[in-house]
Amino acid sequence: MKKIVVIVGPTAVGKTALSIEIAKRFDGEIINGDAVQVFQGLNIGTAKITNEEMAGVPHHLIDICDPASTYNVFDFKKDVDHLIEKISSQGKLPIIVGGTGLYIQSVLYDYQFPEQKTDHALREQLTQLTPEQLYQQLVQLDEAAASSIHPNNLKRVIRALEICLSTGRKFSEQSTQTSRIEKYSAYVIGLEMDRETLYQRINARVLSMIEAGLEREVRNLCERGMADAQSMQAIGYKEFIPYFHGEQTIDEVIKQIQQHTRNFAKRQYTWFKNKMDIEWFTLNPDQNCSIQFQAIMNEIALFLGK
RNA sequence: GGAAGGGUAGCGAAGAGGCUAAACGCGACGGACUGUAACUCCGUUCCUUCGGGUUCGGCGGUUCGAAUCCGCCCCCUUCCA
Repeated sequence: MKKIVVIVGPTAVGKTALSIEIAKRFDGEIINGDAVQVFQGLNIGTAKITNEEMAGVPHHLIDICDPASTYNVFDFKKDVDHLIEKISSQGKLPIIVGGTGLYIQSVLYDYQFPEQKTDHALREQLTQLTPEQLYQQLVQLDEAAASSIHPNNLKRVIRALEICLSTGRKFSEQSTQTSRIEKYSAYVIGLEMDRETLYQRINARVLSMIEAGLEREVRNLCERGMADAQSMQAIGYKEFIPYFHGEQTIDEVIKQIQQHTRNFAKRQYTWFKNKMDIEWFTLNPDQNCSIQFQAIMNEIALFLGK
């Protein structure tokens, strides 16, 4: 089994800094594991790594999509599998770094996706129905899926129906097909931090994003007609829309971005703590980062047998 | 000094004699997650040894029964001096 290193954790804990140190020390290449950083032009708001910060370490899956286009787990899983193959074959260490639970999970546990793409015509039909009707239909077609999806979770109900209707197979079969066995020999590092401290860091980071010109970045994308694009639903972007329409003040926008980021960090913890097998390391921002990283480095060395 | 309005759970805010440990919103916490996932959705949220206990600025009073009615006091906001 190919060995890979994975770094996960909530937004703003400091994954990027660690990833660079690991890549340099173990001759690795970094694969972005973050759903929004794949888009070009979304830089400040996604806290995307800069060229200088990369320090010569090769980075993949960053800026690979036009902000008007779409990207999803299916694409990610396929791309990462190829990249791991490629990087490993060059004798280098693949390092996945990011905070998108589903994406990383799909790679580690080798999710099997049907080739079926989003069927817009079918979705159009489905949205004509009431949520109750949709759920009832799902109960008829796939009881197992219906029982695991809450009736109020319209998005999931529709997707499950879409799969059932267009493939003729049950949506719930998808998960039973998944091997549940890890595809790679992965050392998964989870970075965590005292909740209160993390929230303060998030608040401060949003403020510095504003200072760095986040508003200009978002306005630019909007002027290019991206307002309704998938990329613009990211935290730090969508919040500007009402402000641009004159319905909110910039202070309200900032507060919202901070709030949404904090809520997001908590959801990330929920995923990582409950769905993945992770080696957790607690970071103390008051202490020297390199020293704290040292313990992690030692573990990786053991894992790699170096 | 005078007049009016107001003080309800972490915050905002309903409730105007019993159906109220107190709607709703926010926050916080916990959880779910297989093609928009930085999405979407769910649960808990006065204390409790789960029997119960203590609440609606404070202290008294009316009543079978008070967050709701009465009196006094404290604090806040606006207006007049």
